[in-house]
Amino acid sequence: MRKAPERQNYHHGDLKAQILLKSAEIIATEGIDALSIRQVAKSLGVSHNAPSRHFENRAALIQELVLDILGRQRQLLMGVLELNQSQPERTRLREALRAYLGWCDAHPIEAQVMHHPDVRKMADVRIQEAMRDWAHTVESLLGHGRDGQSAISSPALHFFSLTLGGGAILLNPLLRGVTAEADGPQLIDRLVDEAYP
Amino acid sequence: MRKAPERQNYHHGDLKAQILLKSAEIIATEGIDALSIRQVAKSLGVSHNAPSRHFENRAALIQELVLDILGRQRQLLMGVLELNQSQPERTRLREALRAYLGWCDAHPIEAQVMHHPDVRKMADVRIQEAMRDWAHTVESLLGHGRDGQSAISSPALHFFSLTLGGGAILLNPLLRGVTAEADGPQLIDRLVDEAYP
DNA sequence: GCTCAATGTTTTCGGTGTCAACATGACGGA
DNA sequence: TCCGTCATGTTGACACCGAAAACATTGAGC
Repeated sequence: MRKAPERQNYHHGDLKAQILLKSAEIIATEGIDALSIRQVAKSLGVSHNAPSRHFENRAALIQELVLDILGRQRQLLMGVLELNQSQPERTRLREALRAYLGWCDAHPIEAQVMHHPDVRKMADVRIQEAMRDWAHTVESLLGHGRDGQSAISSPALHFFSLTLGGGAILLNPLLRGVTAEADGPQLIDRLVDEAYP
Repeated sequence: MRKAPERQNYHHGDLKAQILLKSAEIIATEGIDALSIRQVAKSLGVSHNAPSRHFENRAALIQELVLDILGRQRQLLMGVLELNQSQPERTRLREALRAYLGWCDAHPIEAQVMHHPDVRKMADVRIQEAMRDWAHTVESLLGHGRDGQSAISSPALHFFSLTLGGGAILLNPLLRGVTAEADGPQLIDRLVDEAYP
């Protein structure tokens, strides 16, 4: 009664990982709106309801993807931090901004997933922690070790705004059109130069 | 055969406007994801397919709402521009930023609708023009009259990033949590003070 | 008065998420 | 070894949605 004859087990054994992989692939090629649990299931040769054993919701699935993206993004930031450790603060921030925007330009779809409405509503602790980690990494860029209090510093807040706003411009064709800047890297250069000259 | 006996006409006569109104209401109370054409139609006592005569798509409906929001937002910006015409540039930018963020804080849902994924993909000329108008208004804030060329100036780009990024922080509970700033206006103050001290 | 375009209705189709009931396989204790 | 239990996958059903086609009603202009 098996659909895929080459599958040796009734129990797939690896379904959760494969779902995540396939979901990322679909999102990357067709955008997040095209992601449907049923389609993922079908393309994995599995019944339409199998994923429900691993992800309660469509939102839960997206959440898992976001966690992964957040992790990799933070790793990127940490790399920049390490690389420019001996540089002055302005340079560190400049490079961090450039790195973030470069990442947005290189992985536009993943970047958009992070700001998807479904993600906004997710109150999952892990996501909140990931965000907080991200913020603390930025604080490190600024030389402030995290000082017990959880409130973020004003310079970090400023950096956040620039970063997120720049990303928004970069990722939104409508806004891109306004800047009349065809080339991503060119737009990034202008943003970075203006922010941290 | 009429559903609503108090409706005098077979032709509703005002359906398009009512759809827009009801849609805005639903979005404001339940969020944009809860907006479905069928629900709007039902709550207006009209067949589920009636709206299709006025809006080709769900996206087209949202687009119309966005156009309205964009218009009002630009009006707000123009007001600030007028009010602070004699002020120095820094003050003008400062107040514009404050106005935008204040608006986001006061109308979070409308602000979020503007950055909805469905909107991003819309290539409608009117939306692009509205965005461009918005940008030109910002240029006015900076004292640059629009100088023929359509490319935006770097300072305006910087202002855009700050604005959009600040809005993103303000509107995203996840990011808000990171700032540990419970109060909207307080967060706005910090952002504005740091950006244009 | 007739015709026609605009507008609303009904019906139908494919797609989606979610739930409940059931099947199968793995694993561990008696 | 056998049996029970749990995790995992399957099947079927339901309600909702957007979209399209065919049909009904209304009003306006000739």
